[in-house]
Amino acid sequence: MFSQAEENYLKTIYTLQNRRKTVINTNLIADKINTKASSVTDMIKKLSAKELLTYKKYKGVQLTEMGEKIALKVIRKHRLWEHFLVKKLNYSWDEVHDIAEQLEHIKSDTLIDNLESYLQFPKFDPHGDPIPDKDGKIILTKTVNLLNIKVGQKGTLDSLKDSSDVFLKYLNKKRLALRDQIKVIDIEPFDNSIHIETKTHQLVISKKVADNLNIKILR
Amino acid sequence: MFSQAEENYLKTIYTLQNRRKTVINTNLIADKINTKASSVTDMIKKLSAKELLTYKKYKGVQLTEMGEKIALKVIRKHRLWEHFLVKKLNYSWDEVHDIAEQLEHIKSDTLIDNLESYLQFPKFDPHGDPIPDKDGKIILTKTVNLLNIKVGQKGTLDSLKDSSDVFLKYLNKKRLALRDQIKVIDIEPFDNSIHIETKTHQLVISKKVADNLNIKILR
DNA sequence: AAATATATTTAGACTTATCTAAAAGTTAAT
DNA sequence: ATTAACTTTTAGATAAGTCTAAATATATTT
Repeated sequence: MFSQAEENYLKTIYTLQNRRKTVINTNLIADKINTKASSVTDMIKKLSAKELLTYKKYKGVQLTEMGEKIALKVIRKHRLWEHFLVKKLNYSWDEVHDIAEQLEHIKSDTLIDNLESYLQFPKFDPHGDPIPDKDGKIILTKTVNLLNIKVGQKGTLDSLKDSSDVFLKYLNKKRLALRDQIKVIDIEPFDNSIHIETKTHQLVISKKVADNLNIKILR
Repeated sequence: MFSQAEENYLKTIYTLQNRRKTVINTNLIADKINTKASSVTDMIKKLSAKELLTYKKYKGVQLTEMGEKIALKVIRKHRLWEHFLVKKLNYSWDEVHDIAEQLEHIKSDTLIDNLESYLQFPKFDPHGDPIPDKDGKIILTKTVNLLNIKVGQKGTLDSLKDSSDVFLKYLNKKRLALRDQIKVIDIEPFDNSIHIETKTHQLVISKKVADNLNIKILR
């Protein structure tokens, strides 16, 4: 059994490893987990001793197979609980994160599988992220960052890089939702802002926003 | 906000206060919470400093109004989650306690009320215990301990004093369930064992078992 | 009422997870 | 190739919650 803190580190490192494809260093983790670099070093040593990750002083970390397995279990729980909160308790997608952060640490050999079955085996969470199955298998949809899409190309909004509630509320306000069709109308070279069109309206989004949107290309 | 440990102490003290009507002393709490008397003393001091209970050295404790309010909130959460586990995830009544022990500590201003509404405002948990409402109000059914029922009297099984899984499994085995009609056929003076009859069968139960059964008298 | 048994509290230690401040290492820039 | 800037680690402290062992109260016998 692992502590909540340990589970949070593993989950965070896993996500960083897969979102940014760089080396995962101390400050990156400290930022994400909202703690100090010194605390990260301590925990990294502990997880390394447990062989959940490999660690070379000053050189960053990498999850072992075991560490990745545990991370995926926590992520599975998080995403299934998020689905539950949205589909059964009528929460909106920008309200569920903090509650799921707690629920993901409930310990039971059967609970999450029973919940999954009750929810009829959903494949994606409310933010479009794939839910790992019982064995840790996870569907990887091929998506492209909106920043890399050329003028005239079309796609659907598949998932988000950053699912913070501030960003989700922004999408609500701009009437952008998962699965929406998006077409790039124009790219402004001066500030890299992007003029896009959905089925219902047009709008201009900043480079920062575009970087958070993963698009499944339509051809 | 209170820690899990604090919430557990308050909940335990509340239940002890209402089940046994005696003074709540250190060892009683230590037993229930599976810890040492010295740890209980430490925590009691802390809760007393926070004015959640009154405490006179060597003389036991009593919850304040505030302490009771918090205890009832935790109990409310515990019982609603138990109901969820049994009714939605198909757990049986002897499997839900440990999971509910964890779920009861999830922090959110809205979660438990939304869950309650989703469950359509159940009034009792799977063990027959009443679920406090949003304001901490709790239905107190008038019941009598089976030990105090005379030969020939009839009643229905309302709730249990001890809902440990060992005891629940015993009831399963003996085919006794909540709401079952029970009639006392004979009381054996030698060991106080009780011969009872349900709608479907007869059996003999020990004094210890009888003490755990709360009966609603029928007349 | 003294002696014994039992219950409770205190003192001091330990673990987990965190922090600040200082030291050490790495990277980038001149 | 030094210096400066930044990152990471170490050292030492702190807080919560627990424990053991010893000390102190209270309760029960005789």
